[in-house]
Amino acid sequence: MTVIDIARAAGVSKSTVSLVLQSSPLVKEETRARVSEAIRDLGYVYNRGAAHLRQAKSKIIGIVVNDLTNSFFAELAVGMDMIVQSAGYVQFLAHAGEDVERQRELINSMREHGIAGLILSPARGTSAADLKPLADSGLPVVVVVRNVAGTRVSSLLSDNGAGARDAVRHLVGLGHRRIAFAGGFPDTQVFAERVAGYRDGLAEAGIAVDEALVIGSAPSRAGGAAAVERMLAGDGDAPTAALCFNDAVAFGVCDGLRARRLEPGVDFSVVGFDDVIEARTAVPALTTVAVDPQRMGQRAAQLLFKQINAGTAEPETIRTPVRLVVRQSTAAPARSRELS
Amino acid sequence: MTVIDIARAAGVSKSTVSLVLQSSPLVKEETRARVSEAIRDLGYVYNRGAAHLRQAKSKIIGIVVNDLTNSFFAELAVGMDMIVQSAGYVQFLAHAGEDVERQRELINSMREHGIAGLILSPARGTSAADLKPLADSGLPVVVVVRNVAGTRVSSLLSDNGAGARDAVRHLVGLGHRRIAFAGGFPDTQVFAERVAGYRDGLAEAGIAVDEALVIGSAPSRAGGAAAVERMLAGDGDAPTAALCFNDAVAFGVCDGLRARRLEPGVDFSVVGFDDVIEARTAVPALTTVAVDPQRMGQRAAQLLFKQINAGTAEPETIRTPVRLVVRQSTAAPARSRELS
DNA sequence: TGACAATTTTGGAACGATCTAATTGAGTGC
DNA sequence: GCACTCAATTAGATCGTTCCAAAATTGTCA
Repeated sequence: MTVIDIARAAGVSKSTVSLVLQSSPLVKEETRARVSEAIRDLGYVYNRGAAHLRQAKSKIIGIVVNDLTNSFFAELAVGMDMIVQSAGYVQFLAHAGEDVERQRELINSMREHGIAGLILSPARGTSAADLKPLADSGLPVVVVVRNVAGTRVSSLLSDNGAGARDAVRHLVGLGHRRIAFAGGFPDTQVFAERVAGYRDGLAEAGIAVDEALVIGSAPSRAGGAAAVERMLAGDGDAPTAALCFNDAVAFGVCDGLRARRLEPGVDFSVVGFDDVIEARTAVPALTTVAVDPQRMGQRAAQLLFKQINAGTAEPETIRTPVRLVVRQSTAAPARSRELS
Repeated sequence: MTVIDIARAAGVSKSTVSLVLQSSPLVKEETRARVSEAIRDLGYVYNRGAAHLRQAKSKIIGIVVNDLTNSFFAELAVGMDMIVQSAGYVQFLAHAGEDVERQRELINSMREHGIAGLILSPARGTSAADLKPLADSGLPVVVVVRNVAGTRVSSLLSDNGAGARDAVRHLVGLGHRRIAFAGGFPDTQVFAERVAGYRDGLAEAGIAVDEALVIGSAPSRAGGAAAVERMLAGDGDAPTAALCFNDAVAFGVCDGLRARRLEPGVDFSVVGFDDVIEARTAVPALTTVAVDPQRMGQRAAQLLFKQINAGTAEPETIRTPVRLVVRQSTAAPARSRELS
């Protein structure tokens, strides 16, 4: 079932059918109707591969995401999808499972399929060397969420430092002086940025950083629960609040607090990061730094299309602003309330 | 940069290069080495589209998922991905956003790209008519999670009825008599199946179903919280336990109970459905019916490959078993504990 | 009516791979 | 030395589309 069959059925040449398929204004209305009918009747399926072979420009955008089971990244992908769709492209979405080797294979496979551009949310441990061949190939590429230092591709990152700093300011403003940073893998760029913002916030308030209060863990609910143990196990001056690496950790911290008969938002303040959907409906509703992954995905896709349309553009790096959302999980420290 | 360039560089014909590319045993070791080197040196990228044009069989599996931001479906997709990858295929994963029209476009687009098979987790409201052209085209198709009645394609569904019945048995075994069913959209197949299992379970125990205790809502955390209000608002005999449509609803029910100063797992028993990752680490850990979406995704992909390899197979429907996981959110009703 | 322009249509050469059948060259047995 | 087999290589057709240049058709006007 090809254009030739359609042509035969409609009594025209294959060239005319092709023109109808790309809705060219050259073809007479009556002819178009006849051809369209034949296409419908015969149940013809357009062969995009063949078209692409001749045209050399495809309508496929490759998207490689480190972990789709993490709802932050799933929302990111959905945001991209919106823009990709509305631009008349389709996407090749793949899950790298935080595996650099797997990610490399996926990117290769996508290039073999002739994608028009690629958005990459890199797996942990991705180095500039991994992206070198990509950058050299001239394929438009946008890296999101996690920065890959030393590579000449565009990137779209959230302003983690400012977000963490704002969160600390909020806690300090409530009267907290002993503030922990909980969760996240210390060897990641995002962790480094958020902790840097945390340090800035404390420095601003003239509070010395206690390294014992910076507690790494898996960036998950279980990791957060584990971090609480380490945080409160110390014999010394326990913290009264924690800025968490992300919302999952924050929920874990709440779980851990409850297990110790401490009520989050009353006995201990908790701030998350990301503002995932559950943050609003959880009890207590989570104070968190809203990153809006869906919005970020949209902007990343827009940046990619800008590059695709501009031909060969200079790589640019964008920091998207974040916003502190204050809800019920933060309050003045218990002691100061007793005093007042 | 094509096979011809490689051929020229290596001093062979394009046919030989092609043979090397498909690692044919026909080509001499020395020649293969020379060609492989040229491929590496020139940074050649294989054009899978062109190959597919000639070969007529692609290595792409299309996967259309109703909602990727729902972690149940994200995990399902990741499970499929594992099998697809290890079979040497790549996947075209798309998010339909619960929009039937959008889903239709996605499926068409995938067919135009020449997929070898399709796995569909249908958007709400998908009818047999939507799938008719697909089924007729002879493309191997597997429908997962949500059944589409009256269509001749293979499907893989979880045994919702048995799961709900087991959950009710468990609650009855603990001594509960007033058991609610909370959450979910009543117009969906999955809701119908789970409620049917719930009714069976009650019937088995000789308990009459009180229709006022079957409470629909959005299948989300917020929906669960809302359902609690309706459940406990009645003047009459309040329930002592609830079987929830899914885990998100169950978490919402826990939130709603706390807001009323009732402790889930102590004052009121809650059973979820799906066993999402957070169910294990939440406080209290959730008793739930484990569906194991990742496993289900794997089985769906296996079923699809079975069809692809068998050529034209008879459509088959598989119900995957589910398993009740008892954790801390269920206990004997408060009253019976007082008596003992 | 015929020349010319404008509108539609069309044949055939691409695109980059694979496949088939044919060719080359070396080795073997008589 | 010849016919034969076997291994390795290759030319050329082919897949389904788009593009180009040219051809066919239609309309306009002196």
